[in-house]
Amino acid sequence: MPTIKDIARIAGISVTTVSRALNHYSDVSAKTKKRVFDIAKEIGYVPNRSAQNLVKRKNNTLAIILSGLERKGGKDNIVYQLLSGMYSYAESVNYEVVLFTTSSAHQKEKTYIQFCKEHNIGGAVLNGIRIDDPYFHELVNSDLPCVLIDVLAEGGNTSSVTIDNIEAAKDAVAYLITQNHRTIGMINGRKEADVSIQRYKGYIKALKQHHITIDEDKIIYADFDEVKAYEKTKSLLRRYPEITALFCASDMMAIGAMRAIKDINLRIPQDISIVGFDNIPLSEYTTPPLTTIDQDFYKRGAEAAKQLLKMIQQEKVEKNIFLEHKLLARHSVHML
Amino acid sequence: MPTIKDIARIAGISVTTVSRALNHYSDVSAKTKKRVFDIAKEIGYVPNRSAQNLVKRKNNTLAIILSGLERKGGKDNIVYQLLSGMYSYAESVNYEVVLFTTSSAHQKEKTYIQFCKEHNIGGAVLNGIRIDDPYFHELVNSDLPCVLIDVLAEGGNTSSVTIDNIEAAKDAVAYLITQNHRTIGMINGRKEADVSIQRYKGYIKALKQHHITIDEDKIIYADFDEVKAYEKTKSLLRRYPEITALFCASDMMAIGAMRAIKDINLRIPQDISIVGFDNIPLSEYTTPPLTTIDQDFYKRGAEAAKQLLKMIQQEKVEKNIFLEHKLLARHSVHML
DNA sequence: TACACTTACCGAAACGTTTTGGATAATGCG
DNA sequence: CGCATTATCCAAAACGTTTCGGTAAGTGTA
Repeated sequence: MPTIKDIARIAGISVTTVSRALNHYSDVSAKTKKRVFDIAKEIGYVPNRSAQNLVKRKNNTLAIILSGLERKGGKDNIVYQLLSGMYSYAESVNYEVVLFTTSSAHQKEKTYIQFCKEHNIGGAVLNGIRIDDPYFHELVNSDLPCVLIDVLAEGGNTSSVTIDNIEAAKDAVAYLITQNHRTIGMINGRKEADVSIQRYKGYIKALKQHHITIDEDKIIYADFDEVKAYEKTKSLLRRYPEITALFCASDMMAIGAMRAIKDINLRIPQDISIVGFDNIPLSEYTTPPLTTIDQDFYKRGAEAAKQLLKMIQQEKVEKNIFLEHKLLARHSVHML
Repeated sequence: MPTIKDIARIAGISVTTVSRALNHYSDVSAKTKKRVFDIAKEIGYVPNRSAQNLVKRKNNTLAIILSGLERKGGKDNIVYQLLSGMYSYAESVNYEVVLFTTSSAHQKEKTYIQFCKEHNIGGAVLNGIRIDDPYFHELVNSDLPCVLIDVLAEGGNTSSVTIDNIEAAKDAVAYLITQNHRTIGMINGRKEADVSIQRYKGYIKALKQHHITIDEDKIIYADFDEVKAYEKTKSLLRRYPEITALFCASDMMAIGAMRAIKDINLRIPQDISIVGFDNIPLSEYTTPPLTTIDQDFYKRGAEAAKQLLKMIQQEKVEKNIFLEHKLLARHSVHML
């Protein structure tokens, strides 16, 4: 592999000058500069990133730390879109993205910080990390810039990009109420998850605003899991046949719920109306197409990368960025 | 950031010994070794990957070069699954994965080889690369180990992991024939794509085996695109109302076709039977659920990584690995 | 006791860059 | 002409690690 030394030797100049030529410094004549580039091209010179990073003590690399890159995890496409958005922004500013998963971290007993420092990484975007993960706190409390997806930023050098989950959930439930539903169950995610808490609040808020009594028993937690949602919905609907509508904290759970509804011989939306959350690609193809809360994960990823870059460059940033959401009325809700 | 020098200083030993202790060499006493690790932990030492890579002249990194990581590209989940499988294998053998996209390559005028060499990458997995991409040939003809997804390997230091696309397509079409279909259209992908060619061959083969006359006009090319498939299917079915079944070279196109069928007021499967290809998550949720050819992209990714690693370690490998496929009969095919 | 081994350690070079702090020669200006 | 300025270039140090080729002390053996 040719190096700048080779170029220097061939051109009969110093490595300093070669380096400066390659980096477009102004103190090298146009002639030598051209010479250097010609030789570089001819001998197939490619800069060695490791050497560059070593001396520059930085990397132009962003990390994305994901809770799951698992076999069956990608059905909702969220991680993909996040990644895609993040990647596209990073690329536009000449940064690279490297992945790290929580599972591999714990398996190798390597904390997120260790990973980032080892790779000289400028900052990290975190998605789907459990707030009871000790590595998570270590990272967030460090000085490394972090941007969190979907959980509000607290201390440290962190910020977040989310949507207003309370408002979004409220919109969803309010919509059901305008369609004259009064007995609305909720399929929530994990009790500990930030988004679950927010969406719960939104659900409550909507009911309160319309003076509907709240029944905590009609709220179930299905771990954002399709199969669990299927099972728990079945028993929920059996227990409370008066329920006419369901608000689900994720589309995947909504899909599980839809199957449950059909399996106990109820019709969607005539017997049970249902609204999801996320607007994943799948939601458009269910029968009937799912009414849901649209949020743009691609944009979220891009925005997170943008935010992270600002933080790395020590610019002032808002602590929490809220992106838009909107209710997407398809055909899974029926007016009573 | 603490370095091994700091450890050496604190422990009162040489950096050589620290390095050798950290790397579990046998010529350092148990006592000093423990000392080194204790100090490392205490001062929060993290090895600098750039420095390591520089001196070791390698990286423990695999590249995956993708044609698309685009906003709307991920609907079929294939890239995600590939990535996920590849990542999981790489992780298990302590390798890392870095992404590179063809679009960013061309935009930055940086060839795939350049990218790989710059990053000291051991080898690359390529997915969805067009065979008329000049960078592709440059890479494949280089000495860098490459494994291709879905296109047979030719010269150079390359191998491939695919399924037997001819056989798979034949299975799909033969299945339609056993259900007494005799006028079967085909929605194929891109004319130039290797898989399209193979699947075309399989389609022909099945028809010939059952002595059905072939009508090239009933084969259309929709670029693996849902919308194009929608439009082209519409006109195909209008032109040839005698068609009773469609074989699609991808599920995404099948989904577009299904919408077209419904939009011209035909029923699936009673009027038109349809079989797809890929078994993407979506295919399970369409109405009716899509009969398709199942292939395991997660496994494909893992297998590709495995293969690549062998090549990097100079082990002998088979040129082309064929993974299993199977016909998944759901409900989009009707017996005549 | 003399010798060969083994064990535990170390100095210095190397990896390929960038950067610092000049040096040298040419040019402009009064 | 002398001085300051500018345009080019360069030597050497630095980044953090691994590795090569040792050395010195301790151990076992004849």
